[in-house]
Amino acid sequence: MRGTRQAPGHLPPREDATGEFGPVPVTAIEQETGLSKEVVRKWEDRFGFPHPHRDSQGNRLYPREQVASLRLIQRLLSAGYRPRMVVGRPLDVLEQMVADVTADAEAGAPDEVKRVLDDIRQGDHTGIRNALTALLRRQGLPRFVKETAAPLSALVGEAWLRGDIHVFQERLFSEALADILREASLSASSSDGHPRILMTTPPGETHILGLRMAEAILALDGACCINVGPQLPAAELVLAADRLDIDIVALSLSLAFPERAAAAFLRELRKLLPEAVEIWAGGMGANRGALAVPGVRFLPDITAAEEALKQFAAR
Amino acid sequence: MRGTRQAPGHLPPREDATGEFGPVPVTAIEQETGLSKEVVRKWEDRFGFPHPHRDSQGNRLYPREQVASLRLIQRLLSAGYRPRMVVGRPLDVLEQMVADVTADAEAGAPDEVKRVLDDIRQGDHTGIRNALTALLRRQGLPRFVKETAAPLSALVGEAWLRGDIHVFQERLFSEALADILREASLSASSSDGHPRILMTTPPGETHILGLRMAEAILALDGACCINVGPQLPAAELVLAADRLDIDIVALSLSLAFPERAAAAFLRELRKLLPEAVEIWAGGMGANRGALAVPGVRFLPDITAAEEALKQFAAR
DNA sequence: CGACTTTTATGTCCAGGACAAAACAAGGCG
DNA sequence: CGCCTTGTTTTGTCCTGGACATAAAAGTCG
Repeated sequence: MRGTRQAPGHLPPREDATGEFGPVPVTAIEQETGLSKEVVRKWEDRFGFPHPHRDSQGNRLYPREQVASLRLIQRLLSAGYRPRMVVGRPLDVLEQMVADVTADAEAGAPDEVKRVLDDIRQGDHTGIRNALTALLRRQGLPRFVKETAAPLSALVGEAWLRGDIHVFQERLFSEALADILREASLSASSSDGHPRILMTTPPGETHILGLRMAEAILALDGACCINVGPQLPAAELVLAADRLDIDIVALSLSLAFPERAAAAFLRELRKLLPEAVEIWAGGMGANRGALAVPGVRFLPDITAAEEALKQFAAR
Repeated sequence: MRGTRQAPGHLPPREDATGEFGPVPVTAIEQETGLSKEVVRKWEDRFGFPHPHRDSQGNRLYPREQVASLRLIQRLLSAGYRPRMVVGRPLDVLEQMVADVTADAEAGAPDEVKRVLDDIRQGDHTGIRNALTALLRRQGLPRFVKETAAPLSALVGEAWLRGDIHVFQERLFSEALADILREASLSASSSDGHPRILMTTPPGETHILGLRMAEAILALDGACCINVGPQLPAAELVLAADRLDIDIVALSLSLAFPERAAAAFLRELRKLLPEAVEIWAGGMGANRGALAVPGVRFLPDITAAEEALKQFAAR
């Protein structure tokens, strides 16, 4: 996306005594929470929260703590809560609610997954990569994706939300997994495979791990996956589908991606694409309730994607 | 950034006789041109352009033609023009200006590079990958990066600017090159290499090809490159440098990244990082005039990066 | 011609209001 | 009691018109 909003002119984060960083301007809120500044301002009107300080110029400066609350609120919203129920609640209450929502999925995770999580917590760059590579070899690609990569991503995402791990630690993991999946896809892919699947995310959706997992699996099953990177505008997508002779457009939606925008995008896409081209939507954000768009196939998990591919091949 | 607000049936894209689409709401402008709605509205005040219709509710609806103009304007701005000079000019004039700006640097390019450009124009997914892979094998990594990857990226960027190739075509190329560089980095990298280099971009900077090129080269020369993905906030970067025992932080800045934000980010980083940790800044955006930040080493091109690494190793 | 100062251009933020679509609640009828 | 229809509240997005800091350009002086 060419025109993503740039960092503001003056320095947002400022050191304070504790080594933490001071209040952040509204622009940073958008980046850090995914909530638009308009909505945050409206909440201020309606609920009295957040309650930012002001700089000398009258611009809002949000204390770190309120940003943390907003992040939790965003998470709860995407879990189905309405703003009225969560905006303005104290931080600890929100934390408890998030903890309830994301029950202890970690407890039930397999040992191998837990061990990788430890590596991530330690920030052990090579440890993460080695562990993942070893698991891939041991389990084989399909099991690796289903039993390791997918649950691990979910757990890491939750841990990040809970403030349990740092951004850079999540990045170390994401990059490592992306590398490994990419390599697996490359070695599995056949350029003349069938069907031809175009893989991308809607504009605004930056999470691509799910897409890479799907790519690896589908390529293994003989499809020709063409990845055009995240955030391809609808018009470009239609053009690409035509020029590249695409059978299926596969999209990945994360939970962070607003349902509204997702539905609108899918509906528009369905209208613009030829009927012969199928649309598959997967990812955590795709199995939310109201996302029923006619002519779009929803794939709640990797297994569903494999199934869909089998059915397609049968025709 | 957040939801496209769209009524189920009637709002944005409406087919008309030509197969084109009808007026689009302001939200679509942001996605399609990368210009924020606030800026577009201000231009309407100040220059009388764009001049959208209104729907029954008073909301703006931009005719397709004006959207096209805005897209060209955006390109001209990123090429250095000021809004006053371009906003409101007729469509054909803008087209001419864009053509003039991106004169044919392509003419002087080597034949191999031209051939890849043709593949990109054709949208030949596998052709691009095969051509790049073959060139890498023939030239070896250092020459491939310096003589093929770098100039090719520049040419593709210009062609995109000119409207000569589509976004999805640029993406095909970027993904292919990223894959190839990634693989090269992986096979070259040693986890216990020295120095330990943390690679990322400032928040707001999404271009990473330059970083990947540098990574491949530096890894080949024995460094341990740790890539944490683009747009790592300064605070996280400092944390990561500490936990990962980093010697050098390498940043990539594109021309699109505003100089002021870049300088601010670098200054802040220099303040927050321990003195022992070096900061290297590379990419097209790094050799602009006023970017002299004390304690930051600027690397105008890949060769300079190699040189810097040699000097570091000598100490 | 170069460093400094003034002016203009430009992007971002603000306040407070309006409105439609979505979510929710309530009532009516099989 | 369940399901559909209808009224009410909630919520997100857009609007107008204005203020202001900073980047860029123009002007000034040594």
